[in-house]
Amino acid sequence: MHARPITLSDVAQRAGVSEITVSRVLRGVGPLAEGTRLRVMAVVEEMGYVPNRLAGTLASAVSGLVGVSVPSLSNIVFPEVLRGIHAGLEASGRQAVIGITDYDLQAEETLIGSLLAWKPAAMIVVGSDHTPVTSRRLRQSGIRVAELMDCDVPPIDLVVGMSHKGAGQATARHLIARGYRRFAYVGHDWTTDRRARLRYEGLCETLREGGLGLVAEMLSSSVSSTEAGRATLKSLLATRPDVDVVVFSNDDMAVGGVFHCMTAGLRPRTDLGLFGFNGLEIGQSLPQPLSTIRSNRYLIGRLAAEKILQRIDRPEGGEVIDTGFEICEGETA
Amino acid sequence: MHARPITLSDVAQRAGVSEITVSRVLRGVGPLAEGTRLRVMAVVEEMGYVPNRLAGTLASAVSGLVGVSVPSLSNIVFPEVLRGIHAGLEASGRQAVIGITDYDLQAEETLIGSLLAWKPAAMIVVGSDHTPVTSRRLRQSGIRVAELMDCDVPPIDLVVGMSHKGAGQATARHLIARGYRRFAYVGHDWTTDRRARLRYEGLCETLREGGLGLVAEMLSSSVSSTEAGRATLKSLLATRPDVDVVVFSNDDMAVGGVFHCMTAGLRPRTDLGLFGFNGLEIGQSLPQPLSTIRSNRYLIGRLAAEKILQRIDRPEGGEVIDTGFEICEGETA
DNA sequence: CTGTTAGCGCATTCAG
DNA sequence: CTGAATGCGCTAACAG
Repeated sequence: MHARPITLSDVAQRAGVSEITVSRVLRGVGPLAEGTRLRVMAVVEEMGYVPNRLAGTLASAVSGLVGVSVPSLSNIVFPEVLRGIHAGLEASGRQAVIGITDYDLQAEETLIGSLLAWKPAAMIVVGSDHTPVTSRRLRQSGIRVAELMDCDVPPIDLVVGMSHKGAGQATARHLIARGYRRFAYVGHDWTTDRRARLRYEGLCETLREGGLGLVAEMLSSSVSSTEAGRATLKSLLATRPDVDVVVFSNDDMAVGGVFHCMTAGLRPRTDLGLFGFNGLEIGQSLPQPLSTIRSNRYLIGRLAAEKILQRIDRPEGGEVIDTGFEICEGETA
Repeated sequence: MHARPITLSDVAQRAGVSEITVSRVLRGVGPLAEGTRLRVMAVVEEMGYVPNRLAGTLASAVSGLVGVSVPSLSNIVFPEVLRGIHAGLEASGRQAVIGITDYDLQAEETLIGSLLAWKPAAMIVVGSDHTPVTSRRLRQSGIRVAELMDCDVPPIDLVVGMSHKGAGQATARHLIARGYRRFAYVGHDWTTDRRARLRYEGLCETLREGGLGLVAEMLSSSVSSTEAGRATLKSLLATRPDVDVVVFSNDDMAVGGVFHCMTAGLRPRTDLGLFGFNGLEIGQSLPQPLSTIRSNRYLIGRLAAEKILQRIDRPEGGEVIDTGFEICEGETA
């Protein structure tokens, strides 16, 4: 059945040329007689030869792999970033080797060690919080490193993201301008989501500057989910029914909040304002589209991949790309 | 800055031992004096040595990579499968190299060619529809191959999934038992989603056997989404307001249908039955949980990875694992 | 336009 | 318990 796999040398022999000639044909480099090219291609087809990229990479020190580290795949935001990365990588023919950290910096350290062992051409890591060991390894690797999502951090090499603190501030300004005064906050477990916390801080800061503050806040002990948003809003309103707008840590939580309102007979915006973060499809297709902030997740992934491939040797000094965000008016706040 | 990367030989020299000894220490094989082990480990730490897995794989012909091909990351179902795969791979220390086909069999052919070039220990492909070339390559590779999602297909090696036709049949039986008689179907673009079509066929078959049939059906021309479900149900009801239950191609579409009902003032179940497929979190956290069928997507991924690692050489004849499905009663049908 | 020589970094023999 | 020789499959550098 599975005989010894076919190698360059097998093809070369059969085609009556040297190995390097086959190699050149396959890579389309160097001057080549059209005749030999065709002959070699025919043999390649015929034998069903599959090149061994491991050997190629080892010999040329030019890798076709890109290491990617993401915190999770449960939150739809990260698959969207991955989609962007894939789109950005596509033209170059490079493949992503992915790992998941489960929001654990120690796991990230191990993961990034493993990924670096494949000698990737570049690393794309989601998040900017690392253990000292991870940071050192990434820096010392000498390859290009993109850190994604948050642009308020010092880059190892390239940072692509938005200002989460700025988003929190914009949320406060927007809602104050719309006339809301009695603010509440409903969040999920922050211990691993530094960006949610930054948005919270931005929100509070701007509220304070406007002489306001949160009249109530509640954090779910679970990760963000529609269910958590629904349950947490319910609890919060049970103790503090007098708030007029609730800012949620993200859209998943906010959609849950909208569902609670439907159940409880509260009209969004009219009886209670609800505001999210991310601009997910689900929020925008609610009977009343969710008021929220759109983060450009796909763009973040694509830009990072493109930028990195554009210059494959790491430049001096870092670069930060701010992909910005937009307020989606919606109909819930 | 980035000097020549440190190799085994550098470590060996510094530790005053041979390369192979360092190699053994790192892999934890063979008899080793505790003293040398500690000394080598110290040098490894000190130099920040990162093993080159490419070279290791080339030398040993034992790969630490697993190729994974998925149709898309936009549909939350596939990230969940990926999560399962990662979980199943975790213990073995293998890394997934991922590619996306965008539901295009030709793209899959190219992708699988590229993935095989990394000499993976195994391939996990989502979907069982392949071009002849792809099938031949997977078969000839000699490595283990898992095809995921659908269990009604002849396996190349291992198939892990559920019966989509069976799910369609179960849907019909369940809804007939609940007293529904005037059935409608709302779907998305099937041309690339053979499994949705299989469910549809199972549904129609069992309806026919019960002397019933679809009184109306409508397919959106776009891919599945909440928005498409909402718009398509709206159109369908405009022409056929007399249906008493609508079966959707999946939960995304069905949740959109529920949103339409909210807007139109139709009470789910009471005025119109709605039934989905997948059992996504979003459907279950609606004010009235969606009636649907739970597919075990995470399990499919995890089982596939585990099964494949359990026996890394491809056995004779194929195997099919049916992960089943369950009806979620819900409150919408 | 094509071939020869050498080596990428590691692991598998087989000796000691 | 440790080491020396050899080769994995490919490509860079230099001939011719």
